[in-house]
Amino acid sequence: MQRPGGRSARVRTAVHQAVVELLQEGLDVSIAEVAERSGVHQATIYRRWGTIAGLINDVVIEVLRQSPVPDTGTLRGDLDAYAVQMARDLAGPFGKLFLRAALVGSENAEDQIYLLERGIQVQGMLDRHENAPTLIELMEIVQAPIYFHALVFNAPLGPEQAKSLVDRLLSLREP
Amino acid sequence: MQRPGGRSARVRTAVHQAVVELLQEGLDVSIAEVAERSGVHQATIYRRWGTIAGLINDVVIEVLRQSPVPDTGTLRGDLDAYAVQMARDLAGPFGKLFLRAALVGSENAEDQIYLLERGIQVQGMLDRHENAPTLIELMEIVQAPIYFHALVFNAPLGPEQAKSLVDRLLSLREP
DNA sequence: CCCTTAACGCAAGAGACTTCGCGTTAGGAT
DNA sequence: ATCCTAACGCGAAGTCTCTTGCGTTAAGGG
Repeated sequence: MQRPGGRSARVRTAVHQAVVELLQEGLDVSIAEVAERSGVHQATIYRRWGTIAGLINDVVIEVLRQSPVPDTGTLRGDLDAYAVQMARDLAGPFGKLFLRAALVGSENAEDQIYLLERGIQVQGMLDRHENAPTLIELMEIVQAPIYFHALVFNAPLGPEQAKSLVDRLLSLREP
Repeated sequence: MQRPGGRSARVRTAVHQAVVELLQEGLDVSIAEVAERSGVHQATIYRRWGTIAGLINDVVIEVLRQSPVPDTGTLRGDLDAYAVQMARDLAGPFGKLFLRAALVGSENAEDQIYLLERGIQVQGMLDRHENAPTLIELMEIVQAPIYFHALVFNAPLGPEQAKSLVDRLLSLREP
């Protein structure tokens, strides 16, 4: 029998908050430090999350869940908002953590669920419009370059550059 | 005065080989284990590479350096070979290590040099042809999706899929 | 309200990681 | 051939990471 409420929930939020603080301050996240800040005992963190990677992954997914899919009314507006928000996320204090999470999460069955949920949401966004690109096209032509710039060049894209990727995507559908 | 030859070189290759073996066997690479297999003392590894991440990064760059840029005679042939080889590399036993190296390397000045060298080589490949795409276009339209599939979907592309990305790239130059 | 037990706190301890000093080996310049 | 010293081997010691057993707290069902 699981007990998600009450004390467990408080522990969870306290630990999450400590992780977010450390990330925003640019410090490296160790279990010892998280335990110190959150007031939660180290052994508890080890038992619930196992490793630092697992903990960070949990936090990142939590953050991403609170980032809704755009709904502006037009296809171009949705795509622009989606691209710009993604570029901004990668430029933020979390930045590479998203990439790291993807790296870890792709090996983890439980975290794959998040990717699936997100994929369904984005597909829903595309389904609201006529003549929309496919989910794969969106990922390959818009999302992949945004990730790539942040990963390899260590320089996230600005809003205008992100929108130019949307231009390229749409130009393939309307030759 | 540096001494790259003789014993130092033997130590280096012995350590590298041990790392490659561990990676191919799917075991996790610890400095203790590498020292065991290579017959090199732990302290030596710590002194030369500092951390496991640094060591793995060094090995990965070494491997990548031995992967020359294609030269088939035609633009399409070069691009196809480049894309297919990259997809194959990501599907191999190293796979995610390349991604991890990119993640670590982009924070490390010394490793940036490799990326720069590689960029120059690829630019040279493009310069051999008329009406070639830019380096940025190649990276955004071909390389980024290949990385993205391996990273997020945990499923590297096959040769045909890699070539279709080249199709997309060339179709943008010849509408 | 009571009972079961999931989840936590605590502390001890095993084990891994990392550093350091010192003696030895051998690269490479003279 | 000789010398200087970079690089390595060795072992000890310190630090950090992670696990484990046990007692305590409180979530949630009856």
